[in-house]
Amino acid sequence: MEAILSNASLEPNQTLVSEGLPRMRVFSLTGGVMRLSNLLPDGRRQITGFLYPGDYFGLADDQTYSQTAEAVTPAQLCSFPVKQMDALMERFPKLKDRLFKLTREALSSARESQMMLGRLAPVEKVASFLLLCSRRAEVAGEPIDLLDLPMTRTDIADYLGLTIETVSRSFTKLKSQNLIQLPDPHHVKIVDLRALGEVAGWRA
Amino acid sequence: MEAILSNASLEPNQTLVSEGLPRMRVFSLTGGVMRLSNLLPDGRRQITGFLYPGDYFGLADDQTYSQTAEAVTPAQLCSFPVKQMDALMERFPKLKDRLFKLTREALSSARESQMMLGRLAPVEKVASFLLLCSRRAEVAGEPIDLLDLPMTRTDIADYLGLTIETVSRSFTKLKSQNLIQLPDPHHVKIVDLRALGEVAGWRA
DNA sequence: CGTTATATTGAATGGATTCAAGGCCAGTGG
DNA sequence: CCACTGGCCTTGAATCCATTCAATATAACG
Repeated sequence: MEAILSNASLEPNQTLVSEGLPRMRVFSLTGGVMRLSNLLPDGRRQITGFLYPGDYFGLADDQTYSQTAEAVTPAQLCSFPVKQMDALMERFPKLKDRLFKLTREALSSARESQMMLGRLAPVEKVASFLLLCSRRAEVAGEPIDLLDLPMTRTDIADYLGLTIETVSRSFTKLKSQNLIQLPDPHHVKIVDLRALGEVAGWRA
Repeated sequence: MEAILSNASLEPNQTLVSEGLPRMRVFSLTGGVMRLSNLLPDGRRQITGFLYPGDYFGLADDQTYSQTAEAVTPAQLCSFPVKQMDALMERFPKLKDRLFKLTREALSSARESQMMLGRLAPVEKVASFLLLCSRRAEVAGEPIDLLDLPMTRTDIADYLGLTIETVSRSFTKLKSQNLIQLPDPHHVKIVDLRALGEVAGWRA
């Protein structure tokens, strides 16, 4: 296993792979945060998700990568050639099961995203985003109410289908309702998690 | 295989399963069209996709169904108990591979959806929707420019994150630009496929 | 043929976007 | 050490366009 494994590290905003390129390797993020995105010909961007340590990239695709992967923070990752990955999967069904599970989880979160993008109002989107971050922090064993948001407002906007101004205004609104505190743009303290949940659309 | 298989048929708008219910069976649609949706407590609905003959439902979930499945047209399907499905997968790795592939395809189309929902303008969304329908018709061996849209405007609106009025106006706009014809609300003739593609956002 | 559900169209409203300005930091060079 | 610069974020004002509200038209169905 180790023989075919290779390591890499990226600086912020460095591109790991661009959508459309032939899929040669599968990656596993070991440190840092990355973003996955798709671009429209005219430059509009949709971020489909963020990657955290333990997440994989390049699993679900076929011949070519369907998304661009870029570093948000300095990032470390290891990679395997696709071919050998396939061979490994044949040899170790457990591995295949695990990748299957990861794919299903990705599908589930993509569908949550669809609901957010299609049916939530801007403040609701931002509140939901914070709750997602909080949930992730929880499974990572980090404090659930002291969030580090390494991505820029532009990234958040492109993830939620909004403009940076609207994202900023939504943060301000949540702050002025005392649901969150914003010591600085990249740090959020969730004051009232339950109320934030209600704003996020989990209300009657 | 046949021993554990059972058949069912649904009338329009009949619910097959509701989100949150324990996942007992996996379904395969053999005839008709269905819609998959999620509901917000206040009644807002997001349709995450439509099912056509050959599509499966209930594959990617874990303990409970994550989505509601309802019939759009009269529908026929067959179903397997989850347990036996799992057993079958162990016995026939080919089957598992196939389901894995289906899940990956579902993920890929969910991500297309994310782009549509987050970054496309209303007319672009409707144009994209028509192109998706056309693509599906193509793989089903149906004419690619004579579309049958069995779902209501409400369904389309809930799929695209719009209101029915906006959907209707977008159809009218496409019609008045001579990109499509609308003999009746459920039948679309695509006049200029290329131009429709450009409207959908594939332009420079 | 009449009734209900569904779709289209019109006018107004509202709220996100756009356009523009200002603030805040971190890094750089004087 | 301080002014300067550029990137990022916030805020304000004006605009635009999807939504809302309302009415009409059309289709589906008994």
